[in-house]
Amino acid sequence: MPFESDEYSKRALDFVERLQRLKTYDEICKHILKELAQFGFNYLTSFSIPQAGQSFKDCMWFNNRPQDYIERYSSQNYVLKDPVVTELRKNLNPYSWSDVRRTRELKKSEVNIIDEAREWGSRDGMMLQIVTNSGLVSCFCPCGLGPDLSPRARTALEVIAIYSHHALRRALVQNQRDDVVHIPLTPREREIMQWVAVGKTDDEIGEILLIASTTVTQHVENAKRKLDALRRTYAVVQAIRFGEISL
Amino acid sequence: MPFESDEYSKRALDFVERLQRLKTYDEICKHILKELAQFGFNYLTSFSIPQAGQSFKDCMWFNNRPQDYIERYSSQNYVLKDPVVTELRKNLNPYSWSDVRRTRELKKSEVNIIDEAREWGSRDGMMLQIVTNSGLVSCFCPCGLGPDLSPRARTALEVIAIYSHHALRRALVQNQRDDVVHIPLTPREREIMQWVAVGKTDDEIGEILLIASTTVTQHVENAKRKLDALRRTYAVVQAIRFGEISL
DNA sequence: GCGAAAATCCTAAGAAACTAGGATGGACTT
DNA sequence: AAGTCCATCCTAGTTTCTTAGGATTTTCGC
Repeated sequence: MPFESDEYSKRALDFVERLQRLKTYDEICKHILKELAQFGFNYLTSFSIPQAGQSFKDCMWFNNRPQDYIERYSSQNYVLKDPVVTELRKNLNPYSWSDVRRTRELKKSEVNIIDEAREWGSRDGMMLQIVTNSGLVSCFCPCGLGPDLSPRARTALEVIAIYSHHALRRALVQNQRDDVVHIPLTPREREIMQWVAVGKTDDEIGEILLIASTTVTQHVENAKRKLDALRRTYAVVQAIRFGEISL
Repeated sequence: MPFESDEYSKRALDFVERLQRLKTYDEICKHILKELAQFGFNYLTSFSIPQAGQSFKDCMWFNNRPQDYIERYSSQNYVLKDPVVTELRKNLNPYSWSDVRRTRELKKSEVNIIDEAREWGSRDGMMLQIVTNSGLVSCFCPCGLGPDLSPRARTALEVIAIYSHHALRRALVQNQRDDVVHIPLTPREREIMQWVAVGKTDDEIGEILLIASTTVTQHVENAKRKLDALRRTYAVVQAIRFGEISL
């Protein structure tokens, strides 16, 4: 199963080059799965982390794990308890399920969730996070019975994950995102929203920029309208998402 | 100058493998510059996009462009006017300075800013955005007199940019970021902050979760304290930054 | 020079958020 | 059994935000 060292480098970039020529969602999926199979991954789940009010299923880019497993996982609300998932919040870097078992002290109920996956054909897997330009956090999770998780395989997987995610997203979201036309903010509106994002009040912003606080309010209201937001918390989130301000 | 096709793939992953063994900031910079020189890039600027109140210079990961050019750029407030920079907000993907000239209708004053760079040794360059887990948007900007900007070079550059950025960040920020201990939110606090982030009022959240609005207020206040925020706009930004909620 | 867009300033009432106090019950740990 | 953390509920006074009206000046492209 394991390749020679050089083999990994070559494979990964060959994969990327071929991937970039594919257009349709189905072609892209097939290409990704074929590549992952070479590493011993039978399954792949790729999803963006759902917002409040969104269901897990609506946020899937791709999934080929057994449907009844997903149903079970979803109905038991495992996504809030699974240590492999909660680790996402703590760990910047790619990690494997076995890394989590080794490095964290888990409750019995948590270990059970990981063990349960075996009954559906997965003993170990990788978790790779991708953060897109718009701040959307996505997770690329290949798994299988006996995947290759060597350091060199992980480096190659990281490249594969980034490009696979972009390709899936390109195929699935391109049109959808173009629909969401967003009215651009003016420079002053942007400037003021940056101060709003760090928690300044309109009075404080007025003092900082040497303008009346009513003017600040005015700019914020204009920005809210352009960002399609009723409260400034959401306006800030939207401004980040649209790239008007950054974190 | 241009390599054979296969050469790009091999170079890029060789670069990554060698980069991962380097520890110090200076070693890493030297390695990156050497690699970029192979593509015809003499200069590199790498920075995170400054928040309100932060200066451009504090957000630099690396820069070797002439100091007087940076001073001029900074004092003229070019960062708000430079079309190559404003394009960052619109364009998800890597692009070159010449792409911007070709695809956008620019004012004379905007073209001047790009042209001015020639006097300091850069005729063209690439802009590559990297968004980290914590939502920080960074920009990796190599430039030079006659860089190789062929499609295959761009693919390789994307890999180089991602890993270079991570390496620089690892070397510069590791300790700094560990200082910023953040008190984790409870599941309920997280859940409520997600609703705050989409602009719901406490009354509305109370109705959704079937609890009293005063309880919602209480949870938000606890979350604000843990996130070190005085207003909920900033609390939302912090929660995103710490990975407690996602966009 | 004209028109459009941007930036500036204002009032006033009602809604929402912030602050500073509380209190109770349940789950889990030691 | 005691202690800790979490989730739930409450009041009341203060500040900030939201909304719905205005108006004037500046800037920039044509």
